[in-house]
Amino acid sequence: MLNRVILIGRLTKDPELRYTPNGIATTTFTLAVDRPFTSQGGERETDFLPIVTWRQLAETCANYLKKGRLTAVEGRVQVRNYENNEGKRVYVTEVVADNVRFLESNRSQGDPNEPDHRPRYDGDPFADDGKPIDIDDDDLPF
Amino acid sequence: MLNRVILIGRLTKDPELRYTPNGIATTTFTLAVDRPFTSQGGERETDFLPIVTWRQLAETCANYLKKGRLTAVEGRVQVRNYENNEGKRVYVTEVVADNVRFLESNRSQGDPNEPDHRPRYDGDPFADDGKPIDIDDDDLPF
Amino acid sequence: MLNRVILIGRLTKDPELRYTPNGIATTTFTLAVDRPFTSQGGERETDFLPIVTWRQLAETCANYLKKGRLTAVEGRVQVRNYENNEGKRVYVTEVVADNVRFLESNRSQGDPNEPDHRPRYDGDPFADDGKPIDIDDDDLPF
Amino acid sequence: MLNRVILIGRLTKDPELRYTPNGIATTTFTLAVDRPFTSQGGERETDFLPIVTWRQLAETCANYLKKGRLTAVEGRVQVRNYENNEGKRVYVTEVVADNVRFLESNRSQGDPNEPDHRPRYDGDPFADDGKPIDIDDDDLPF
DNA sequence: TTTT
DNA sequence: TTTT
Repeated sequence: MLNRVILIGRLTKDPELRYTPNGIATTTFTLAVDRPFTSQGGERETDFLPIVTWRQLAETCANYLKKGRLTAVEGRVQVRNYENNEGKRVYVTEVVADNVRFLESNRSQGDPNEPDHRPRYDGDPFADDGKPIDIDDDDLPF
Repeated sequence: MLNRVILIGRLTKDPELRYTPNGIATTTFTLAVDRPFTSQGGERETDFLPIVTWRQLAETCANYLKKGRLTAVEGRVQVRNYENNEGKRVYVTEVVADNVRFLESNRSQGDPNEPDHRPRYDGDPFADDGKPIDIDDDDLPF
Repeated sequence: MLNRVILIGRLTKDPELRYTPNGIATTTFTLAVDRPFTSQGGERETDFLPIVTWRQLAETCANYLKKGRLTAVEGRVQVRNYENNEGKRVYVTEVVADNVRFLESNRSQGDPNEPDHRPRYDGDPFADDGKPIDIDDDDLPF
Repeated sequence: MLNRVILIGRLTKDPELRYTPNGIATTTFTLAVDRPFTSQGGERETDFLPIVTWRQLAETCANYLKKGRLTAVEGRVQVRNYENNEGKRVYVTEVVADNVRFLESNRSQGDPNEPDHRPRYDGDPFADDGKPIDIDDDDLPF
């Protein structure tokens, strides 16, 4: 009915850009999000959250995100499941981003938050120019 | 750094209340969240998201939530991991709620959104009266 | 850079549908959002928040929302300003919704959260089919 | 019922720290939040949103925020009203923050997102150590 | 398997 | 000016 996540954290690695069999761009990366520090001794705790982006936004993320960069991600939590090669059903939880803000950009490369470079707000990341399309789980490149 | 989720959906079952070895209440349930309908034929798609609540909020959820009830949940996405009995590391993603709104309450039982019944806003669900405590993964009742 | 609001509350009145000079639909209403009850004696406190919707979403809201209905609104906070008839600059804060969920629908009228009736996710409410357009403040019907 | 805002933007000025008659710290500042760029020619549009913080969080904000700093704010939208000196009722919309993240900190001053410096998550900003108190509108220092 |  |  309603499903919205907002995260701020840092990339654990450079993002990975792939294409589905039908040529749709998709970029994935992991965001390290530190939990609020709980005074007590103890080490800092961190959640490592897998992020998926599609299409235009995927291209921009692939171009402008780098390992370590502070990044804001807006999207929805999704639980995908597939059968693995041992015939067991595996459940994967990930954040499908529809908005990504580059909080530490490399000015010398142009500002990714500016026009042309700016991630188009995709609305439904599964929709193309308003015409929703099907991304079949078998089409996924990962 | 920042980690916030807001969900609206329906309980797939009655919630389950348990206690940690040190007596802290925790209630878990699954929220079925329909994805926005993508016109095309196709069946309605739904994400099934595991929710965890603690303490006072856990008690209230156990008392007032029932299978099928429309419910709003606010919290953070957490990735917990543990070693299973085959010595394999298992990753579990769940939403730790710090605010739950009962959108369909049973008026005859009192309004859970009202004082006394109302879920106290717990801030950090791992903190007790401001004094943060450690919830050890081995302490978890699930 | 990032601006997201999520509200759940009740309409104080029936929504109002108007059209801009260039024929774009816009529906406005006020959402009464109760603050969390602060035990102490005292009366319940409530924020009354003006909501604006555009285009397809405006039409759906006008058709399905009614005074008193429990409703979820997702959007951004906007500060608009104009010169009033005494030549004084007036600042208006409102929530521009891009997603509205009908939490109490009138089943006999069809489910507004279902296809055809469902509020299209508009992305940028000022964008038309991906082609962003200008809504001039002078064009506003209110 | 539910009221949550998340903003990322920059301070238009240094923050202002004041105290209520009963000695409670409150810091206010304005956050400039750029709207997503709408390709067309046109100038960049920006919302200027007034932010209010209380207590411990107010002290931390006063110490660590400076004009121009990129900052994330989490809280709720509030509409306050008072009678001005001409006996007219004035409505003020502001964001009451309960979480502030310093996205550009001055490392040489210590990291405000770290323990001791870190803004305690206040839960209800009107509650003191769990004991909710009344902040009377007449008590406000602004 | 992880970031500052 | 307000909703349950």
